[in-house]
Amino acid sequence: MEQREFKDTVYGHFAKISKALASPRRFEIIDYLSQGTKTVEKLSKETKMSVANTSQHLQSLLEAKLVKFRKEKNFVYYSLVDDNVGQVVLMIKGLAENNFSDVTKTRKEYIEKSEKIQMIELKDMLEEIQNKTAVLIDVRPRDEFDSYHISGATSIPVDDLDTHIESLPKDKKIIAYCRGPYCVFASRAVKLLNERGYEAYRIEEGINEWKEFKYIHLP
Amino acid sequence: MEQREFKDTVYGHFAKISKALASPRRFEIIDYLSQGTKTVEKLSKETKMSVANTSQHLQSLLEAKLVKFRKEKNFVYYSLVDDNVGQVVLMIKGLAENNFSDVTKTRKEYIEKSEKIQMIELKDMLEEIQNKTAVLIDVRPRDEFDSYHISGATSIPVDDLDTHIESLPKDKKIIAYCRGPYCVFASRAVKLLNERGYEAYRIEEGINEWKEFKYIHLP
DNA sequence: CGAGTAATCAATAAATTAGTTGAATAGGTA
DNA sequence: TACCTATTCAACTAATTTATTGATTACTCG
Repeated sequence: MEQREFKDTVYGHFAKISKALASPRRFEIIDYLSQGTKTVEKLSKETKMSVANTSQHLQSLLEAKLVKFRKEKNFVYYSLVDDNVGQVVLMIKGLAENNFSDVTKTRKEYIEKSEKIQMIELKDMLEEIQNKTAVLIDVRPRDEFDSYHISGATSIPVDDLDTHIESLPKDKKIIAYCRGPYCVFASRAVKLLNERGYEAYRIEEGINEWKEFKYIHLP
Repeated sequence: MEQREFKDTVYGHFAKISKALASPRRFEIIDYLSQGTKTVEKLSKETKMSVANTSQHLQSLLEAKLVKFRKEKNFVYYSLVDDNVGQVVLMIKGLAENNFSDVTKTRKEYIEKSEKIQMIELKDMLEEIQNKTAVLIDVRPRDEFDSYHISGATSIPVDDLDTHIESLPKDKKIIAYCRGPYCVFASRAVKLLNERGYEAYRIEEGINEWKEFKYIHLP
């Protein structure tokens, strides 16, 4: 095998994987899948794309072997092939945050809106939870909680929060988390909780950042 | 700001970064830059692209903020903006190796050719070096060694090996490393050393894998 | 100053990609 | 069996990307 042929093969593969992430819509799909398994229809709704278009993007993600699927009834459930894909996504987001100040700025403006959402650091959250001075709620949709969640968290999807708010203790802090720094659910939850007289905070991190955190800090 | 506008902004940025890595040639440029600072001309020679084309690719990498440059005399020196870029590249290579058996197969066939190149694991290498039963040589071009190298290694570029071979001890193992698993330099070096009666090995890892290794295993 | 060199720019043709639309499958359900 | 429903396929247009070529800029050095 010639050197050029070799390079074309291996760099071709590397580029193919990158190319799968190189469309904003496909990145969004992958990002959404990093929260758990989803059907084509759900992905299509979340991304506001036509089902055909979504399916087409999923085909290219399949070719790049970033996602896999299983069929059940007449639904097709897609998911990431493994955690490494989620990690790459996190790293690329990190690059964007580091190198484009615009990203951080936009995120903060949009997620925190003009409200004052109180934030709490992951390690402080951990301490509060262990001391039982706070409870941790996962405000993502139930199916994402079922896929995986931070251990010790209670599932209260943000849309159900209003009706289930009674179940939360008034004498403890309420800490909410959602899909991660680019997701509004936890902010909406904190706002509502504050209005109802709770002392509420959000952590920016979602389940995937949590995995990284555990990996790095807790041996 | 509307939700769609928000998503377009942030996912647009994420995709822009991925897109920069989505061409085999640009991935090759980045990979080469992960060994150290290079001029446009050097990059163009290494990748066998025209200077104009190389420059054009570098412009898109600049836009994605994956590389930076400094001017000196009438040369322009490009380098990666930071280590995170190198890490992303490593992770994508990892995905490719995990998910496309073709990549591993092609690599092994090409790098090891039909010769039997003896390999040694990183951690065993470390032990041998510490026990002084082996010496570690860096067979990449001198400028890459100067950029950064595994501490304790000696620089003997593979093209100079023949003339400098006398300087190596016959009574110790010689362990060679180069740019990483996709680079032939170390294999060529081991082959030559074996022919001259040395007991030689290669480690697959290059300087970037080494950084990761240190990060993960040595606190 | 003027020749020479490194790099970039600008214009183009060829190839690839993204989204739309409508039809086709294929498995469940009445 | 016939009808639904979720998904995929196929065809097409518009937009984007790639490599090439030749010109241009910017700087160094004799």
